[in-house]
Amino acid sequence: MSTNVSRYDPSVSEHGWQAAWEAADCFKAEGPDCGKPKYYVLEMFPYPSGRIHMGHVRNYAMGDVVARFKKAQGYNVLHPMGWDAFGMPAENAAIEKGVHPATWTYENIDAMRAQLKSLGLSFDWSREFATCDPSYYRHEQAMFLDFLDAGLVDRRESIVNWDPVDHTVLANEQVIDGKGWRSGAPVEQRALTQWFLKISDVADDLLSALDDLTRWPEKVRLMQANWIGRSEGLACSFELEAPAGGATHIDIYTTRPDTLYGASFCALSPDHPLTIALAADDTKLAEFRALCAARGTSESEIEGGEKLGYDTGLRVRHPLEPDWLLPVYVANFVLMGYGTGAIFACPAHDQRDLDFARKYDLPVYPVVRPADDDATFSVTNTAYTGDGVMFNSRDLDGLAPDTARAQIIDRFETENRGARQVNFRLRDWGISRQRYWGCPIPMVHCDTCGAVPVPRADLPITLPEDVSFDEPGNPLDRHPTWKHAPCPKCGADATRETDTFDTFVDSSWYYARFTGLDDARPTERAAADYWMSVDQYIGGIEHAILHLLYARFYARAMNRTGHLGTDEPFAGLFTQGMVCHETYRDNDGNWLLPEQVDRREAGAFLRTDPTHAVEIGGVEKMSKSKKNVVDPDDIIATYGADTARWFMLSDSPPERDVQWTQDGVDGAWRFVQRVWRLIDTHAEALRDVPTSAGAPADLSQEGRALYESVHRSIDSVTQDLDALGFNRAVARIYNLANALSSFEPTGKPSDHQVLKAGLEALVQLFAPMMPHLAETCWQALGGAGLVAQTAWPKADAAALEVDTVIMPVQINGKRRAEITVSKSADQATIEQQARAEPQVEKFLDGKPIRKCIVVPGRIVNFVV
RNA sequence: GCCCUCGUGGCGGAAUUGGUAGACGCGACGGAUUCAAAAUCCGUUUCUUUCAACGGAGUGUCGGUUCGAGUCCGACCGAGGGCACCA
Repeated sequence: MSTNVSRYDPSVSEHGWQAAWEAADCFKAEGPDCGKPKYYVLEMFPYPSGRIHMGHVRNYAMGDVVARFKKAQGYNVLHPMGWDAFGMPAENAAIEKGVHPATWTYENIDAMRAQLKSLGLSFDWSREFATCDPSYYRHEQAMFLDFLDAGLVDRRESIVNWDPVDHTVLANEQVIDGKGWRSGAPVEQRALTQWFLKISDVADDLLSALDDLTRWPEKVRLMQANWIGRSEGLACSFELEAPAGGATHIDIYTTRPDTLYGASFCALSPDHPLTIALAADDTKLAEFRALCAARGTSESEIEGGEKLGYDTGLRVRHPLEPDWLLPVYVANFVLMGYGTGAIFACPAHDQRDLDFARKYDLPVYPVVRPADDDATFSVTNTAYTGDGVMFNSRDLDGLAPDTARAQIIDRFETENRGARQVNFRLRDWGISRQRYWGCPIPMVHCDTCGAVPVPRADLPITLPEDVSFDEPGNPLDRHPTWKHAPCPKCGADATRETDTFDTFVDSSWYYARFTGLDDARPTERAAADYWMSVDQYIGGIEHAILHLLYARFYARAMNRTGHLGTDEPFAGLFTQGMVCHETYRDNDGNWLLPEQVDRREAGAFLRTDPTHAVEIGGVEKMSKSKKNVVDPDDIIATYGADTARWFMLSDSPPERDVQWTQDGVDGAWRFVQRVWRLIDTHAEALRDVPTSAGAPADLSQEGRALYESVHRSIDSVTQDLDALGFNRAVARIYNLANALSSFEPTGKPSDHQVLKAGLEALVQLFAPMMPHLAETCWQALGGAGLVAQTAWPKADAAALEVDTVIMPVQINGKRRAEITVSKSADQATIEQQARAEPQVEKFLDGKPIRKCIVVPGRIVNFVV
């Protein structure tokens, strides 16, 4: 080995290669007529918070590997990047620092773009946009009008989740444990008039189409299916004994019509119209309603949800037994937003009803008993929800519950007193937000004409720039002039809608916009038809429901309004795990940054004070609040982008969490240097060695072995990358590097040829992961052009076919020996050879062989 | 409470359709090089029997299917995630 090996310095080479790729326009997507198959790879675009974090590095490193790999395989690759740029943090910055949200946002974008570029990611930057660009959101406004025309938009008053800290409305999906997903504040219930997108109209399709998303993680499909929550049941009425509150009957929905004979009471939601009507003349009921509203979705849920009720004194007739009267309660556990907001209760077979019945001393009649139980079956404090046999149910006795269910529904339908109904948990998507930094909703409110769409010619409705954030609430609402506009219909003085879109609207169609940046339209249909759907979408599991469900709805809405030709935005989805790090605290319980800690065998100490012990906490997701963060800029400055990328792809399977460790980075860094030494050691001697397709003639035994090893590596890395098995690909590449390092050329020309070809293959195989190092190595080996523009190596099928194979020999399932046999040997030959093996003979010990299993190429097993 | 996923060395993790468990990396230990260190290179590293073996055990626990189980089936234990009054 040369005594004068150089070190690879990424700080010198990386910028140069980034410039070279840009100069060669390497990553610009080609047009539909380029003759190549298309491949659209997309990573979830970031919110421009100001700095990228390690989670971004992992996410974009994975996407970049896919993009570069597919490009090398001959695909026309679209790999764009943009910014999810509207949202609350910009307003918070305005409040805290007095900087305008737009200024703050665009400065952050500039900073983060520079960071992403320093990672050497193969983005087609010519398609970059931010969702806060008027050139983007004008089309969002136009599409909203299209959706309005297509009947996909609704405006109605509803009880909404109000976030008292952010002063805005939240969708159900955005309320987590009764708290706002961003602010963490307990959510209140308020009545507000809101714009809705009618996502529930396509609930059935969103559910059934999940079956075809075979390249989505099963977990995400399941989560969406649960969220959509389809159920089938009976809608019917219970007649009031006497009309009350303007009603003659109560409409209910039930999935358990089979348990009708076990009915005990009916219950109304506190927000049910009849409840509200009754409360007008009943102060106690009004007080009860206020109590329920105050408890809202917040505290009561966290504390376990105690059942509360109020007896209205009303009675309803049982629909199957007109003489049977049931009491009507108002109950806090009945939701107005689902079904009809009223239920009949069968406490024996529903835990909530049972809890309620026990509390208010209402009867419990079991009507389903386990098949192996008898008619004395009773229920105490646990409702029986299992399958079994109907009893105490007149004509239904003896039937299975699902038969009874069908029979009852049929009966109601024939008698015209009810109907089979499908309900969904999924509600319409409320998109109004009382914020400034969002896309204005292009509507005008006129006293005479109502809500009137802004004429398309007047779009975009842009945000005013002179706004203040010195008081809570929406600056658009209190702006002196912005909201005043004539009614587009009658010309009278009117006011603009001051709400802006939920930012999830912005991210619901950006993938489509990337396919073609038409000035006049949201999409270029031809380009969109060519590129869509996204072949591989990569992002965090935290978007399994919110973003991914909205985007699926939006694609359908865009399809219906002619902007897209497909319903599904993402044909393939991959959800990567989080980046975690150890946590550290000092004696006073303060969190410490990793660089403040000196980590030693015996324990950890404060770097600045070796006597100050540090407690090492759990490994958790990197977060600013726990200070267990590592800044990508620091890592890139010290080790280069390739080391950071390589480490992010090594070891842990991509769908799982990965732990960032200094040892791991050091390991990646060592490999970078090792590869460079390997190339540098041989580069000069090999520069003029010709490489040929196929195996060089006259190979030595070692040369032959290396050749086979190289081609096995090509084959398996290709398979691993196809399956997004980055950690497996990394392991294969280590193997290949080891094989190349230990190869000693004898001086035979064929040895040099096979070594050079092997080194070139190595460089090409790791190029998608460490693209800068790959270019430097490629150049040193005298390779033509850029690796980034080189075709993916092909495995020589002949080299993968080995002629002899080592087979283990088992006796009674225990491995006792191995034999080397010809690949083509038949079973009898293999058995004979195995039998002749001394070890085997020893263990067989003359015992009679009961059976001999021979799986050619795999195993021999003697049963004695 | 309901639903889902996962349990493999000191650690991260490999292991086509059931077919040599522990690839690859990290860490650790021993050695080489060095005045010394860093860097690098070589070797060992699942546990275990006094050393060694082509000895025994071994993929959370217990059982089953099979010539053969990390992989399939059942029960249990543990960890993680999702949903949570959806009638």
